Amino acid sequence: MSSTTRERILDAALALIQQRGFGGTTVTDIEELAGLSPGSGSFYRHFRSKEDVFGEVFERELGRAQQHRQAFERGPVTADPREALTRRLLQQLDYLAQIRPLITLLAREHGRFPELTRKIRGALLDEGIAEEAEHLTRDLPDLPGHEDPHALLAVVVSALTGYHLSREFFGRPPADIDPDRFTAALAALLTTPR
Amino acid sequence: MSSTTRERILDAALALIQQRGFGGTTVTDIEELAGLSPGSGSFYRHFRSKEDVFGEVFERELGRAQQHRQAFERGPVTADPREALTRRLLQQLDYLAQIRPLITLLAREHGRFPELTRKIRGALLDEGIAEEAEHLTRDLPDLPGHEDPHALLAVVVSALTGYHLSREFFGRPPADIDPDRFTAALAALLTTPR
DNA sequence: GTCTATAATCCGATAGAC
DNA sequence: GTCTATCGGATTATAGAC
Repeated sequence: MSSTTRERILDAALALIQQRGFGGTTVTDIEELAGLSPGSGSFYRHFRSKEDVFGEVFERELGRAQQHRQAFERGPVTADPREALTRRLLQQLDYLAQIRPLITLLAREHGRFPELTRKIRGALLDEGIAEEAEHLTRDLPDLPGHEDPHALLAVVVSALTGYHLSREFFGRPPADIDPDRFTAALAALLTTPR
Repeated sequence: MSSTTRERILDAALALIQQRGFGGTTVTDIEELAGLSPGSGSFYRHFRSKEDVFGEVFERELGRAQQHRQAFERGPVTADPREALTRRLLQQLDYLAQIRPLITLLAREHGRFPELTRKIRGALLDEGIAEEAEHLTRDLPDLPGHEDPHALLAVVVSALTGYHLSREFFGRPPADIDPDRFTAALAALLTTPR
């Protein structure tokens, strides 16, 4: 193990909270998974309390999510707008997969830690959607005449997150459609001339 | 209180598990919220264990969800297919709101109770989607020539669930689009002739 | 920084009076 | 069927040796 004990504790806490929730995870469990003697209290040389480590786990995942977001790169420009859009949608699904821990924390603990909800909402819903609107209008400069482009964006975002969460919660996507088929169908819906 | 103690315990357990998770809920908390003396153990005159009451809470919500599903009624037939579809999509969002407790239980505890995942998946994803496919093809008999109707169905289902879960987790929908605008945009996307 | 040991509290569950 | 009382074990957190 080249990682520090502190990092191993954070890793262990994340894994256990994702699986059992904050209330179902004990400090002893965390110590054991981090390679410390269970029940020894060595945990407390690194964190003040169980709530403290949850806060730091959450901040670390939020930081990672923002790094992933910045790592977004635009693919090579393609003549076919539908192909460009499909690629962009697949990238979005990849991004959701990358920030899976953060989404899981939100799904599990948003009732208990309201500030968590607020921060993730700011990072994902607000910034994320604004940025995505920019990308989509760039990928679809001649976006077919929809009366309500903002609502259309909400549809796209909802479809992607719903698809991701179905896989997350159920272990498989709706109607067992794989990501390629899913994004192709969504892109076709958005780009078919009318 | 006209309800039985058993029912009040089930109500209390549901509320607390939704908020704090199974691991974060104590029998004493349940007793207190159910109007029993906290820590008295009166809980155990009605349920054998904490896990037992979770199982019964879950079964009750599953039964309620199936009742809600059966209560689905088709609106009056309308000449305008887009209007019929919009109404249908709004009904779907209502349905998701009605089964909110079940979805919350799934989001919180699917890692800890795998059988829960299996049962909800059967009831919602499998039966629900098959039934929904039927409705959609009825509402859209001349569904514009999509190469992949199954994938299109997945897009619609994902959009609805994603919209619902965004409201559930964040407290508001993506881009602050209200249900009427959302369903109108989705219906327009699906019915615009091309 | 990790360990053993332990204090103080909390929790799931039971016994028995009423 | 609810209460008081409590058992045994788990849990959070600390003290102190190494």
